Amino acid sequence: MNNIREPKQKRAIEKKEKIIKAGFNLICKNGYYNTNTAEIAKEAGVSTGIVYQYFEDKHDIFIEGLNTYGEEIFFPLLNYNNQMIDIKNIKPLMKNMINTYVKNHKVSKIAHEEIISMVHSDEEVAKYYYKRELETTEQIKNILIANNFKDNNLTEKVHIMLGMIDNLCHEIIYHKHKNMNYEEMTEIVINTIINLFK
Amino acid sequence: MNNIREPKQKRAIEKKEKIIKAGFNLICKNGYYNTNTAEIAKEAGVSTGIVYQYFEDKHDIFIEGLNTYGEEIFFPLLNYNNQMIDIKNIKPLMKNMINTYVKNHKVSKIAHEEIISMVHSDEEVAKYYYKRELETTEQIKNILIANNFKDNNLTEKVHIMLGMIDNLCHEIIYHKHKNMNYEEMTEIVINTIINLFK
Amino acid sequence: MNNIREPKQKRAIEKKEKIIKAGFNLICKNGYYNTNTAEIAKEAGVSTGIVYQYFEDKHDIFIEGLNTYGEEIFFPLLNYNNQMIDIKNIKPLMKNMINTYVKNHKVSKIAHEEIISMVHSDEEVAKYYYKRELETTEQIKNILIANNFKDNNLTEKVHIMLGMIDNLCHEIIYHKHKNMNYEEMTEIVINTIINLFK
Amino acid sequence: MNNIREPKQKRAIEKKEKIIKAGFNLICKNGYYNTNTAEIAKEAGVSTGIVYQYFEDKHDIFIEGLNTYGEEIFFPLLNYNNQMIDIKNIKPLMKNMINTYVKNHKVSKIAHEEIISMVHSDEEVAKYYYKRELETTEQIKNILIANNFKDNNLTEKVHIMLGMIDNLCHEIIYHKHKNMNYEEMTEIVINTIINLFK
DNA sequence: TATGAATGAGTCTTCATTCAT
DNA sequence: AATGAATGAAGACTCATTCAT
Repeated sequence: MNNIREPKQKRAIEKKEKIIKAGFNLICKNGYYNTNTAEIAKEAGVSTGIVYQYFEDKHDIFIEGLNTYGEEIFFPLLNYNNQMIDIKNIKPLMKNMINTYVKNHKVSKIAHEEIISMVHSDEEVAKYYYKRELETTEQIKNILIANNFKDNNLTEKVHIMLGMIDNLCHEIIYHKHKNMNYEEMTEIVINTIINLFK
Repeated sequence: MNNIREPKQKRAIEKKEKIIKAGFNLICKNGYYNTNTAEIAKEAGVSTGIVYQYFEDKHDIFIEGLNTYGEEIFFPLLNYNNQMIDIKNIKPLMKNMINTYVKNHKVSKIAHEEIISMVHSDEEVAKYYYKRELETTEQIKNILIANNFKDNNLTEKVHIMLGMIDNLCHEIIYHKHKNMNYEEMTEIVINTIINLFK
Repeated sequence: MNNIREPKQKRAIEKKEKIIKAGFNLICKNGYYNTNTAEIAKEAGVSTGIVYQYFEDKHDIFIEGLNTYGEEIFFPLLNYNNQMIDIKNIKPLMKNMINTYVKNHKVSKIAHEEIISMVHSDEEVAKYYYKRELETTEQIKNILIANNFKDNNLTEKVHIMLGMIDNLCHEIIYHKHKNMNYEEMTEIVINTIINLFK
Repeated sequence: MNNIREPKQKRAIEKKEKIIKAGFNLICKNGYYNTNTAEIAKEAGVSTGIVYQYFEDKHDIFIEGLNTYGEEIFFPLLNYNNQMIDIKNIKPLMKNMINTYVKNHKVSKIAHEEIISMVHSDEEVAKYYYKRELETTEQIKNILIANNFKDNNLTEKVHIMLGMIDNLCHEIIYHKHKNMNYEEMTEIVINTIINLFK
């Protein structure tokens, strides 16, 4: 019958939000396949039945969680708004961005892993992710344009840059490959990026 | 119990290999959670029972598959052996590497997605993956050294380079973000890499 | 608790009737087990809660629907009032009766199926059905008596007759067994009935 | 995946049969919707899991039960083989048939009710039932032909006859309408049938 | 060694009914 | 009198793993 109810009472809305939060948290923490609806309901402090009045299924809960919390957790640069850039002094800016990224990843390491995992196994999550990724590219690009960067292939370059930063952060936070000097690596990445826009 | 038997008879060894192959293929194609042991056994042409005489569990099958086929599929550069590099003419080499990567991804798109997914959700897969990644870095680094590259931070630079190539390939094969010119992008990546080693 | 409320206000009475109508229609159309109370409430334009103030349970709704609409749909002959019968010209009367039946079934094929199904699985429905069936027998019998039929075993004969007509109609409307000529069959049935009363 | 297994080992075949028997019995006794798979498994002395290795679903169990036991229970006349009929002494034959029917119904009253219920609510059951009904008609018709009945519309007449017998039996066994004299009724039905074939 | 039958805990999902407002 | 949110037991079905042969 597909009778998903959109709650109208204030209490109900809160309850729906609780479910989203609980579901998203649990899935991020323990993985999609290791989280069941009963747990989600329990964590949210509701009965199992109510879950299916607000959501199609478990998957739906996660997607809504993604839409609610995803941006903040996974795409901090979307709200990056450092409008004034001193072109001649771009290094601190880069460091700032990288720090933003790293800090953010550190807070929710596990969530990041689970999300990346799902990006590669769940079409809807992939769609969400790539869309936000593109938006981030646009956001950064626009900041650059606003600061008189008049480079060709700006989109491509920003995309490459963000990819490099992402790799770097991931490297720093997760692998901890021995033999790898992360301070040097960061320096190299930044210089490479600066060169990119010359 | 842990009575995993290591087969010694030729026929038994073949049987084990069949299971690995079948399991690995199915999981790569349909995903770990969408593949069950009955299917694997059927695809391998053996009984379900025998599976648990050669393997600890489903997970084990996949890991062994990874060890057997992973290198060829996911880390082609490990066998990259173009020893003689003309430093002055490095562009074709880069293009070659990128092509190797892209071609490889294209052949087993779905497998790549599944593997990346598991890297981010399964510790053992992650361990395998990062180890091979590091080996690839070493391999490329050694080639460079053999060609008299005497750069500092070679490890870090190679790692950055490989990350860029990986991103590029992924971009080319999967997203197909509109507004993104992949030929230009490839060009930029190559130039950036070349600069990296100057 | 059993705090079933009998509504007295006009608006409340209408509401109850709406629920009966909605419930009865949905159950007749989709089956008892494929209809849930939420749907009924929605179709009736009321809240789910109110349903349980007017009715014991889902079953109760259906029974009340049966009492309200059953006669008209399932027992049209109860109001059959063709008092004057020309005994010598009884064939058209028979044809008329059969047509009444067939027409009636055709209008609510699905409802008939569902009802017959429940007669055979729900005691209360069975009770209702057999009672009305008997009443119909009496009704027809009385018409015959009023027309000076003074046969022995009139009750039994009428019952047999109605059974034959019912079978015939069901045959005509549902099975469509190939090899079965329904015009001939109708003719045979009528003649048989006429013989019955000779 | 729809991996329904057809058991090959003797023990497994017996187990499948046990499930069919248990499922069919329980459903016949308590109704389709009042019987769950756990009960069926328990009654059959097997685990719930095994049920789904041999059957698509609960419905499937019932259909197989129908195919296995249906004929004997619901269509005893299919094996009615009283080849030699003394046309002049047909009454005892009729009585015999009716007795066969009544006896049969009495043994499995509840099963009959459930089955009729499902004929009117489940397409597959309906299909089975009407097919067997037609076969019964053919069977009786062929007996008549073998005994030199050369009537027109034999199919129709036999169908009408069987319908009458069915009604009669049902009447005798279930309703027990007061005011109804079943001996007389039987007599009337038999005479009517005899007339039918004159 | 090998088979495939068997297990049963675990999961999602539904829904009649009750409750807080 | 009415709403619609909430409950939670119950049901169908899956599947990794074990067992009897």
